[in-house]
Amino acid sequence: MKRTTIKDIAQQLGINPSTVSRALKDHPDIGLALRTEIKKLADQLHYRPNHMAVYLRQQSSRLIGLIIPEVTMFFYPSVIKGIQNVLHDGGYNLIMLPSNESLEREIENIHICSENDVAGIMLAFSRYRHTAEHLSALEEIGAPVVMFDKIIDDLPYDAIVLEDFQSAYVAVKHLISTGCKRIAGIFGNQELRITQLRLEGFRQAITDSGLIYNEADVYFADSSFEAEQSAGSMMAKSPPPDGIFAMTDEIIIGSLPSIVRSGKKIPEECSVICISDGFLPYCLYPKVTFLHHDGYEVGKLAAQRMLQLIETGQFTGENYKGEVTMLKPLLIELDTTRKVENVEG
Amino acid sequence: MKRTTIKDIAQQLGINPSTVSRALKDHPDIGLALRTEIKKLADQLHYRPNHMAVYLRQQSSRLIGLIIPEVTMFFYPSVIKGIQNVLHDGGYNLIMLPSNESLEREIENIHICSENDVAGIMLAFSRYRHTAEHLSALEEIGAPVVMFDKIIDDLPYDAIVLEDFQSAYVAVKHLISTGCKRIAGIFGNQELRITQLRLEGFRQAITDSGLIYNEADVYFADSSFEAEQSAGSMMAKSPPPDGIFAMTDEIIIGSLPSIVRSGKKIPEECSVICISDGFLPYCLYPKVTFLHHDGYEVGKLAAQRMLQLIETGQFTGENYKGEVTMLKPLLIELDTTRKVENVEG
DNA sequence: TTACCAACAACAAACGTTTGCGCAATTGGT
DNA sequence: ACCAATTGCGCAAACGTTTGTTGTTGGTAA
Repeated sequence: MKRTTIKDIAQQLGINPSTVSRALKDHPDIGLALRTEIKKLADQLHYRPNHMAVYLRQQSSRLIGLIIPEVTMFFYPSVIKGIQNVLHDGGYNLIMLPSNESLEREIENIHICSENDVAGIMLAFSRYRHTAEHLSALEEIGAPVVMFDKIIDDLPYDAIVLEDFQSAYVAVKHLISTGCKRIAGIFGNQELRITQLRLEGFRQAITDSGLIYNEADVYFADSSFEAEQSAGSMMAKSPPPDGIFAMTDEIIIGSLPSIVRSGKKIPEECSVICISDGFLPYCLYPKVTFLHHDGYEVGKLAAQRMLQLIETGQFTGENYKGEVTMLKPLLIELDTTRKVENVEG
Repeated sequence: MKRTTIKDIAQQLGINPSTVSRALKDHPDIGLALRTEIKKLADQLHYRPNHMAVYLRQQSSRLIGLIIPEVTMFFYPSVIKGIQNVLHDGGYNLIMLPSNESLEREIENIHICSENDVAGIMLAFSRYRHTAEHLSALEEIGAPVVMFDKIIDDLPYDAIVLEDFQSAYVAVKHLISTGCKRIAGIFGNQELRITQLRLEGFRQAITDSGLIYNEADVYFADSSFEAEQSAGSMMAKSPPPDGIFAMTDEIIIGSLPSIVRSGKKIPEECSVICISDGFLPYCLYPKVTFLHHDGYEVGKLAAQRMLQLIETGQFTGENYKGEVTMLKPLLIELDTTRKVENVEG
């Protein structure tokens, strides 16, 4: 059950493969009569071009490598969806390369991209320190690179990221505006740039408001389960904080149940806010106000940038430094009963 | 910045490309001295084989097409992880082809698989009725197909699925064993085979236990938000049910907040159980007992089956009918305060 | 008539690999 | 010192396309 090729069609019609190739792409050199005949036969035989052969000949594939730290249920599904929708319309296909949070695997994935001659690489880095080998491997590929979400500074590649500092800052400011006096925060892995930035925004918002920043109210959790632990010990303090900032969906889903279990009324006794992709906060109990970090949008923009780079070819050259696009978060208030109202009421 | 090829190496050494090719794969025909010299140079030039060319020559790619209805945060991330881990170890790469729940796109995805000459297709169907065109496209490819999760009966392909009927049956039986007298269920899209099977298990468990099956206590929801609505109207009834079965993670995350909001004590006044991938039930408040439907395991098994089929080539021929593997669910009890204990206590 | 130009299609090379075959040089056994 | 077997490597074809060049018609204009 061999696939039908251009050769097969040519043979059956007693003509040359090149004629078939041209006919199928409506090259004017081929007469209309023959052209339609060829197309008819191609249809009958269910001819489909062999992309491998096309790639080889044209020295350019229509495959894009997607390297992400890990396939989790948070954030990445919507990013992938955004990327996929754009790339598909551009005629490109995605090859999935999760690094399982391993540096070694990340490098391997870059090599796989190279071996498959991808037209471009979309990249979110794993949480570990990155080596020179890493980056040189990336350079050698000669394909455009677009980073997103977890990026490394000072790399000459385009990037789409969310405003981490600003999001945390706005979130905490919002908590304070609703009357919170002592705010605790639960953060992700400390090594990550996004953690550091969000922590900085958190701190800044507190000190800017004349409140006291206390390191004892800052927690780090590498998973939802750790977040649950953190929230537990947080609420066990006396007094517990009256405002809580959760850095991500992964954090909020782990910690919210703990907070609820503590018995404190939310948001009357303890306000909770998080940064989220925009789905969970609607589903959780109680509903939580959040800063919308739109993964779909990140994916969409990253993919669009990628297509642009491929088309224009403007990603190469010594002087290309890359451009970082920052997405502004949007505050979505779901807990309408705010403490300031309580105070006034 | 052209990639270095075998030709380049051959030229620099003044030898034939075939010699280089053989040397790089340790063919004994090539002398040890030359062999190591070639390898050294290949290393220096950062040679990486061009998979496209290899595929073309060998008439077999190491790409696997993954077609899923949609990239959601539920179930599929862990399935993908399972698939990916196995395939990677087997030296295969995944090309992601979400169908966005569109039949047309699903067919297109099959064609993309064909064009890219994939070594195999891993397939979860979209929710819509499937056409003959669909299936014939699949047949023509000449590559093994492994279905998972959302499958179609009577197709001559292997499949890995979860025991839908059984899971629902066991779940509901468990509710009843803890003392529930009137059990409601929230289900997904009615068109889906898994919905029908789980509904059937639900019904059967109720009637088998001598309780009354009431269609008014059965709800269908296409999303978490619809599930929230359903749970709302469910709890608004008087009396509300004292046991609730949620068909999936997507359903439970939408409905649980609604149930909690109703004010009923869980599980004392109203027990909740669901079928889940195994993550959410630990995170939600309150923790919910569930039947573990392990997406990771599904992915792993499906991928292993795929590798097997590729290796043995035993997927073709008129008489091959495919084999359906059923995964047994595991009951995980998280709400330790059970009603029967209350009754006794 | 000659020359010219479309129009159409065949030819052949090329992309980077792999691989069957062949050929020379070396080895070993008599 | 001769044949046979072995070693080590080159040659060339092939995978399915694309594409620049060449060739063959038939027709039109000079």
